[in-house]
Amino acid sequence: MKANLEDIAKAAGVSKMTVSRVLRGGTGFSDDTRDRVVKVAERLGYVPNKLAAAFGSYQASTLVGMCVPRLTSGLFAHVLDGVDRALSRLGYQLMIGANNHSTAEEEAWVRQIASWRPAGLILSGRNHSTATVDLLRQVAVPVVEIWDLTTSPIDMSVGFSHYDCGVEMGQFLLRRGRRRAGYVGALARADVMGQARLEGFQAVLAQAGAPLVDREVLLDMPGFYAGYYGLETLLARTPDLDVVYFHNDDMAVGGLAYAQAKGIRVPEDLGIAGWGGMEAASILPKRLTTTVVPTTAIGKAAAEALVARLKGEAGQEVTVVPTRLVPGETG
Amino acid sequence: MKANLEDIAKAAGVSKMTVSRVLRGGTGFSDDTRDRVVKVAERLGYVPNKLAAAFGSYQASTLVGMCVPRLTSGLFAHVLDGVDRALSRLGYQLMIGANNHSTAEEEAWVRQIASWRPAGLILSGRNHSTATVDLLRQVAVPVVEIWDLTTSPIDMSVGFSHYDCGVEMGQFLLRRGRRRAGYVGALARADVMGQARLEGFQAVLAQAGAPLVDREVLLDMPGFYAGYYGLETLLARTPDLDVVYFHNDDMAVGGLAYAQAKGIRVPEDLGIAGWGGMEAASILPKRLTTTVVPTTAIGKAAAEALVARLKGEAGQEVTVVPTRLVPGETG
DNA sequence: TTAGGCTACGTTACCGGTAAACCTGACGCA
DNA sequence: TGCGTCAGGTTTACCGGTAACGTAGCCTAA
Repeated sequence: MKANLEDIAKAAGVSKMTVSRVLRGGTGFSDDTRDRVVKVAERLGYVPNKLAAAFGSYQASTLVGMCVPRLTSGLFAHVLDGVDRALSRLGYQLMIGANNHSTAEEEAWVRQIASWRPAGLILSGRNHSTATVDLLRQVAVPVVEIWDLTTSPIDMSVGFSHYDCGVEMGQFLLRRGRRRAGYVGALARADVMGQARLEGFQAVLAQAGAPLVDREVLLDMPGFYAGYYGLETLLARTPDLDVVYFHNDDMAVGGLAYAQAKGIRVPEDLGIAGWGGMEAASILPKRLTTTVVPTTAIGKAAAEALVARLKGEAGQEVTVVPTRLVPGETG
Repeated sequence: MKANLEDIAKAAGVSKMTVSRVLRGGTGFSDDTRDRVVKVAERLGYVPNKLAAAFGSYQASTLVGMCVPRLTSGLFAHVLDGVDRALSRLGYQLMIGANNHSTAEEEAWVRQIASWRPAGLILSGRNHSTATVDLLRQVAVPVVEIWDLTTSPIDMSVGFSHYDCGVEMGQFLLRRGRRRAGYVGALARADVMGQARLEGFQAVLAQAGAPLVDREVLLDMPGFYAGYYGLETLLARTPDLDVVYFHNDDMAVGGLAYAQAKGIRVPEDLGIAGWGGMEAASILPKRLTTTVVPTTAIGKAAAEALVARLKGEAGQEVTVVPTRLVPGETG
């Protein structure tokens, strides 16, 4: 990289500081000087050095770190997209990482990112190691916890209540007359959020006098096949269920495929409900009963909360982005 | 952030430079000194400052920039994952961006990233604005172009030939006796890679004396609905096609849904072929005829090529990661 | 007429690391 | 005894910006 502020300054016959002011769009120079500087900068192909800028003054970092459970998750891909669109428009750069549902990996990531002195961080989930929390306190930048809402965030929180999702789905299925519910889940690693949905679901069923009859939780990735075989196992053990709530839509679709393969009529013989709002679920002949999560909106809201805080505005401490239960034709 | 090297140095009774060497795992200090320094660093909760490190010496940057067409693309999510796994294991950090299939947005992104003095860059596609190419030359770091193979990369290239994908699918469908082929595509923005597949497809059909009969290209996102309505439009105009090649699997699945809705038997009345290897296609009752792209492998290979170059090794200039035609039951 | 304020700059000091050169005492060896 | 070598350090000089402060020249109002 050849040209720096000094080079431009010399070529334009001004001081380095004036060049800096011009290129950052400040004030305190004449139109004539500005034109000269800009022209020289362009001629020399000047590429600013944010490393130096961010290093020299703690205000100037435009780096935002974001950590998601998995980069291949369709839901989080949309959250990421929402964040990126909002941030890149404002001149921020996004540094990403995946924690694979592990607080230890998250801690390692935060440690790495912290050494870049980011302007702010976005984490997913409310569960962090104590070392992570200490570290976050030490870097002392705005932090947004997304996805799972927490009423006592480290700093800010954007999301919804997984527990309430379970409650809402439970209530809905009860209203549809279901009395013998099962659950099929999976945990490749401890996915506490799915657990919260199950708890909400169970609580409302128990309260209505129709408690959860059986559940099958596989130690596998929560995908199509886990749903398929999970339902198979569950029904082999407890055949007389009238509805099954799945960890997510991918698994619910797998369950649906199993039902179809075995001639089980949905929703007549068995109701099936998912969670998440998988795009591809639209390819099914029947609309899946599920809870749609406004992923992009969460990303956007998180980015906006962060930026508000960076601009010195108060910044909403807790932002609720409501999910939407879609009745569908399978529940 | 409180503690820096100086603070540790004072507390441990050594010089800053010795602390730097200890913490980076260098040589030139006694075991006793190392233990003392490490202990003090831990006690003070030292968080290294990569900004200063990368700024002070051009070797030390561990930042890698990666630009994909869209962050919500399932295929690219896996590429991203492959890159991230390979890089984070080696201590690199990933900065991402989306170009929305626009070379202008890519240029803006490269301009931003360049100012962070990254160790290397990963771009998708072979199509870049001349300003981008100039800029890349100026930052003078390893660059990997992924996805669409190019024989004359800016620096390195990892991917496969989209043209050959089209050729292979054309040959396959000809072997299955198809003689009247159509094509349904979409371009929200100019997706030149889909275009390359179409060209390969057309070329091999024409050569076999069974040229492409009709095509429908929608100005829309290449998703389920575009496939559904694209096929409807195409068949309304040219009903007697015996096979349709779709821009990608999402669209093919939409086409399949249309066929099912209209009672068109697949593959008897109409063959359907996609491209990409969409995970969710596995939920279909029939396996989709498609070309599976080894997304994670591409990401991994790109990261490895980059790291090899960063370590001073030669680094493969062009790495071919072969795609795989899956016959399926719809073609 | 002069204090005060404004514009349009220039100067200086620093951010926290790292490379490279330099130092020093102990030891081996001719 | 003198000299080279090596381990185990220290010193110095940057990297390229930005904040804070300084200042010359000009205008204005009391």
